[in-house]
Amino acid sequence: MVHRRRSLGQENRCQSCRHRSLCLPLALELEEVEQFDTIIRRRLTLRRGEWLYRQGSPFTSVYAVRSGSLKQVANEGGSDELLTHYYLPSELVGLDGIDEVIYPSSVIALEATTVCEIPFDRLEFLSERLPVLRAHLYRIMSKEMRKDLRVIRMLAHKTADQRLATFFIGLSERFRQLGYSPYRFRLSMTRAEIGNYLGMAVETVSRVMGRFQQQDLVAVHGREIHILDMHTLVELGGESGRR
Amino acid sequence: MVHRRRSLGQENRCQSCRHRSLCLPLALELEEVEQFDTIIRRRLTLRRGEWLYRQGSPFTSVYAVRSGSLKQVANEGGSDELLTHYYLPSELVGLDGIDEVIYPSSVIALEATTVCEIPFDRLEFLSERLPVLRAHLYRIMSKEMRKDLRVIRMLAHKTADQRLATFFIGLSERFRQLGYSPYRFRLSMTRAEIGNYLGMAVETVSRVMGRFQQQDLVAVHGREIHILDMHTLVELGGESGRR
DNA sequence: CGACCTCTTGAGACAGGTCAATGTTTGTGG
DNA sequence: CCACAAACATTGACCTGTCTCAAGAGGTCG
Repeated sequence: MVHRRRSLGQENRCQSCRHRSLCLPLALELEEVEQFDTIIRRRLTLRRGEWLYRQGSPFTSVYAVRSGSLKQVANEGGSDELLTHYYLPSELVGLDGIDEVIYPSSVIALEATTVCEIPFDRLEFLSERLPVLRAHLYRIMSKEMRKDLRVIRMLAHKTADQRLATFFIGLSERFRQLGYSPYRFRLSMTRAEIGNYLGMAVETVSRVMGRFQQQDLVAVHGREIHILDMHTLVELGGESGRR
Repeated sequence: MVHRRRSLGQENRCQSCRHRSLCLPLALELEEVEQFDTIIRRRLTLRRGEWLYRQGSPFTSVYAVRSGSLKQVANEGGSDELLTHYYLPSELVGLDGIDEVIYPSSVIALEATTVCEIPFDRLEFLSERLPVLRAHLYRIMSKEMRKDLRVIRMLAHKTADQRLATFFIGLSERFRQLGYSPYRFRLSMTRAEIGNYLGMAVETVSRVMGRFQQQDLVAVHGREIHILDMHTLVELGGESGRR
């Protein structure tokens, strides 16, 4: 459970990162990307189950996911962990800690994962001189808020089937943007984690998946997902829900 | 349904606004507040049911609520409106539109309401020169994200009773911060709107309220809420929920 | 190869949704 | 300022989607 440092070799720099066009420095000129690269403190490698940071620890940095995936969890009261987010490559982790001295939730790797640590004070400082970067930061946060609102609408108004459909479509879309197949992918999370995230019991997740298979919407083998009928799935997920 | 302009008299300026200490210019020096005041395009007065802006219209400004209250709704598919947010005085509306050219949802006044329109390009420009303002903008967005996550956890894991308790506590807390009584307040929204927001049927809202009254947690007269037992209510809202 | 997660499947219970009927506010125009 | 319509709120009876509990089948990793 210890972070391991990596030297910042050539191959690790933003300039040659495969996700550069989706990540923070997306809109920067080459020279600016180099500036941006210098403010990155280090690349971290996490193994499955390792913490990126813990709820309550001091906020210092945001993190860009380079490979792998993570989950964000909060422990409210004495209860079990409540799962609020999954992070995939190119996504920015930790933005919700800015306005307090601490991270409001924990982030844990779901598999072997690498992230780039970006100290927020340096990012802030650089953003003063690079309007494009600043604008992009605003945009990222704004987009994050919109995504949250979609989740809120989903949880407040959709049935179990619609939730799972929405979940698959969301993942599919993110994989597509990353340049992976939107039709075949591997879940890095357990059924229980999916259920936690979607507000349903593990058993329900399992049953709905079964139903989807019977209807030939998807083929599921363990954690391998193969989307067979994207159209119907999208329709299902977009339906107006209860009432 | 038409916006009405108001001249910017002395009494309308940020310097003398009662919510200044909670609003955007909170951390600014007096001189800076004056600068901030000049970028505000106008104060708008809305009547109950009037739109501040509509889903899909071009994003130009964010708005600070001065008095009254608003709801944020989205129309997904052919369905009814889905309610994702309530806004009270000093809160900032429209931040989720930054990264697209359009507002992703509509905002409608729940009662007579006044707001300050702040063109985002000017805000951005000013934030370049006032680091304190910039930092505060980041903080506001970060806080917004955290609030959304709390709502997500609530919807995914809490029972109807816990949701309503959480809702009351949230409102109460916001009124307290505004300097109003946290124990007595008036709901500007209908039961149906509450239900829409909390993901439950109107009838359930009504029944749970009835239950709360029987347990002497609150006294309800129409839209007047009187919180009698804050402690138990907080306990209820914080409980770990289902499973 | 065995212990421990993880996933699936079944049966029964229950929270909350739906439908329906009635009472209560609110707002508007005479 | 009152009267009346329309919107809003409550209450009851019933129904259904999802949770719970339980048992067993795969997987996976030391």
